[in-house]
Amino acid sequence: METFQTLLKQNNLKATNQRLAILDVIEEMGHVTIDEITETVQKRLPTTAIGTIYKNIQQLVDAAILREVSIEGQKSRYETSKSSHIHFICRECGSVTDYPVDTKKQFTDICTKEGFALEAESVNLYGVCSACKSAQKSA
Amino acid sequence: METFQTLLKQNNLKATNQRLAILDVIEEMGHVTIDEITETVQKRLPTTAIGTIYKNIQQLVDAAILREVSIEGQKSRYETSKSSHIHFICRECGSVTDYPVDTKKQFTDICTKEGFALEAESVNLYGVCSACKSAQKSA
DNA sequence: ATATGTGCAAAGGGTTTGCAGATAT
DNA sequence: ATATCTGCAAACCCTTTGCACATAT
Repeated sequence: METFQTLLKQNNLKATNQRLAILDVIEEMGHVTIDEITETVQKRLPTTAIGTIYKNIQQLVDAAILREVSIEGQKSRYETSKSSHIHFICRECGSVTDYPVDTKKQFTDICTKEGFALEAESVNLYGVCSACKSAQKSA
Repeated sequence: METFQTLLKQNNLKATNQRLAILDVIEEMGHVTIDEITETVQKRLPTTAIGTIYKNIQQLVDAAILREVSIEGQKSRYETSKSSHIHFICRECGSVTDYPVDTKKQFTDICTKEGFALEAESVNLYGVCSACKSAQKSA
């Protein structure tokens, strides 16, 4: 298993407390916005500057240690890069949930046919999650 | 076929010149950013205010006449709602290309199993388009 | 030792808002 | 006739930037 320390070293990024805190927070909390990252990191390292958070998120995405999750009508969220999965996005509660599916297989043929060199996929399913559906029924 | 006039009426939105120009531009140009919409609409209706563009985009998305295309590392683009398709997004030239695939079938089972009420899907494939691949080889 | 990263504060840009006048129905 | 929409300009974010000091290697 790759530790964050190792991943950072491989990308010529120093393992600073701020960077490790950012990565820990994202790992722990799942799909988080910049605001949520800032709030939680600053609880642990109160002097952390917002500019530092932005700079790091950018570098970590460039290094493919983080992945941006672009969501319609919401701010982007960030997740640590992990095995292939899709997202359920609830338009009621805003929750983003992973579901493991290897989408690569399904799209490889199309890409080959179109001459498109596939590097990454993003599958987002929008709707209402089971918890919110239950809440609606009982309302 | 639904005209924009009809679509707007169905959603209690008046068919103003500005709104129709916005819809025409998006229909003609494909996947456009707010900046591109503004620039092109203002060529046709020079007094159009940026605030008006933002307000309308929001209303048209809410009415599901437009669909937001959220893209990693780029500004959102907008497209008219049309039949099911996926997007090829080139990280070299930034182009966004449609490819008709009915993704609904593939994900319905998973959603049923998870108790998720599916309303819309978004499939974005990131990589290098055939044109940019050719350009790279010859470089 | 030194390249890299951080904190701070200012600047920058995109988006939203409120309101008076204009327009579609 | 009147509810809705537009244009304008100000306000309001969020994000980026530059620089002196601090830190990881």
